[in-house]
Amino acid sequence: MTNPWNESTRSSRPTRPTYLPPHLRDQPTITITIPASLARSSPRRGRGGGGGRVRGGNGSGFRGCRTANPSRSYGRSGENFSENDPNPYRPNVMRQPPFHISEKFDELEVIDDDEDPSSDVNNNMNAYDETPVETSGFDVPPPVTLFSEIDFCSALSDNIKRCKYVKPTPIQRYAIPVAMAGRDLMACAQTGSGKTAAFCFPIISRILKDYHHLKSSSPTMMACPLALILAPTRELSCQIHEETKKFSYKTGVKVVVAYGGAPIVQQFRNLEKGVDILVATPGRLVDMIERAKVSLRKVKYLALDEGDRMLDMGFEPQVRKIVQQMEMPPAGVRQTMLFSATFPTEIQRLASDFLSNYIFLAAGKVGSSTDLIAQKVEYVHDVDKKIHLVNLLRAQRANEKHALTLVFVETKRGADALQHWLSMKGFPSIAIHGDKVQMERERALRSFRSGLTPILVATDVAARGLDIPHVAHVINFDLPRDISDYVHRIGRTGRAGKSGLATAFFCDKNTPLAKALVELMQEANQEIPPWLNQYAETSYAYGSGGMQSSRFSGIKFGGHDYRRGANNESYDYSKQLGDSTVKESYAAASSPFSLHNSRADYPTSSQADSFSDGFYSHMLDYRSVVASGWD
DNA sequence: AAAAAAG
Repeated sequence: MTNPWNESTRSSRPTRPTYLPPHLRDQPTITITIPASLARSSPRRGRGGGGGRVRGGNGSGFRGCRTANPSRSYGRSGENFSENDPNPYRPNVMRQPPFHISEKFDELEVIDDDEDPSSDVNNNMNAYDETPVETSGFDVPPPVTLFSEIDFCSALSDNIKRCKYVKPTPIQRYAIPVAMAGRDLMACAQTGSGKTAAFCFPIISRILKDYHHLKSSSPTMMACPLALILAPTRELSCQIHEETKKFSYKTGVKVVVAYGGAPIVQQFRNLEKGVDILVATPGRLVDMIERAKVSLRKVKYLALDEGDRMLDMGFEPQVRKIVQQMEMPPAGVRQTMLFSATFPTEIQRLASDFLSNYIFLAAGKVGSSTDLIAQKVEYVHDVDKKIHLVNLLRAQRANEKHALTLVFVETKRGADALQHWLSMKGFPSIAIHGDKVQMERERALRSFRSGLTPILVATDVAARGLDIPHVAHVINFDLPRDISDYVHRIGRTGRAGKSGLATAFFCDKNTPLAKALVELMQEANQEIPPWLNQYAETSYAYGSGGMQSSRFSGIKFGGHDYRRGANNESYDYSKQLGDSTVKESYAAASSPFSLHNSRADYPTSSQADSFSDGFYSHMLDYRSVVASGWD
């Protein structure tokens, strides 16, 4: 079989990882980059080799830590931190990155359908098999088991195979049929479980089927995309762009990205060549619309990645402007899809402004924490954090030589300071935050991905969505105020069936977070240090009148359809359907809410009342919990 | 209270 990806690039294969500046990315060349997570380390088709995203566990070493004595160090053998490091980092020595970022099409091939189902790929993805999925809404299309059950066009199917998507993850199994049916969707699924593909495949497929004859992608001065994908950070929009481009390879569907910090002229040039799917961050998009370079009047599909983030305080006005005041067709005319690992109740309520008769999906037991991530919390005084971190990294270096470690801090200044300290102490590290120029941000990410600097010190700019293979350890040097942020941060590890480790440094000022943290860890079957339980109890009183308890303390942080409330005053289900008779039918036996693949320990919809008392409520459609007296 | 997102 001939493989165009293979042939076309063979001669131009570079010898080292190459950065492709934005202005070159949409050239019809062969040097399009694709995320390393989807590239194979060997150009040969095979069952054993390769470093694809669905490939086998790096985590055997860390898995042991989950049951290890928490007071001990991270060494598999439990040795204590060694002061004399045999392999100190010397900045002047040329270092070889351990991870070759081979992002070339010629390393991808179409795999045959006879792929051994018992290969390591599938075994790891089976970690998701028992994931419970909650659906609510009317006439939910049935889920599929295989990609082949969905009527994608052959070019898209080929791309899916090339990307080694062997079998849909739970969120893909449910969300793709919903999206293909043209329904609005709010989807809540664990980090790293394939949300991007879940909205990308249907968008590409439906553009091909319904709109491609319109030739809307022919060159124009005013770009009129058919689909708009919004993301909260520049790097995430880049990543989505790369993925989407890969999925639409050879389909004729054109994908363009627009984000701040990069020359706008180059992005205009890309737009002028035609665009079907526009991936953007809000600020740059508004700018382009105001300059009349982009019009949203033809948008048929709107996807908000990290949907809860896009609608929280910082972003909501901008996003509302884009969706409601810039010629975008109204809800019900366009199709709207929101995806995230977390959906706080208040945000769900806001989001219903953008949705029409939508279906709510929740895949996975908690907001994120797949059991694949081992979570540890250590009590560390503020002043001791730096030395504690160095000790931790030292122990880790002895065992996990090439493990990537992502360290989250609270502030931009703090990120620079800590990165500097780590470099002084002999740990190759780099920092990323919003005060750096875009080039530096992208350079930092690349350097981290490749393993050249295996420690990345980051603010929340890197908390969401970024898919970085080989991140074995996430350290919350400073814990976030918001439990959702914690969920997203630790979700940078343990992706696509792999396991990972998350360590948090807890100090007194994190008391307001304690309760939510304990509940989250309990749900993920993690060992809770007794002292943390003490803090959790004080944090009840702590936030009793405050924001933390009402908004983030565990019980409301999203994962259930808020429409579920039987007497939900603030949500009129019938109004949304435009049919006053619907409310009766909703109250009647034919409930639009159901639960699939349920396990014994997972609540059914009839147990909705108990949600208000426990952690399961963060899995609730907010339409149900409002009525439970939480306000 | 901080971070992100336009320049």
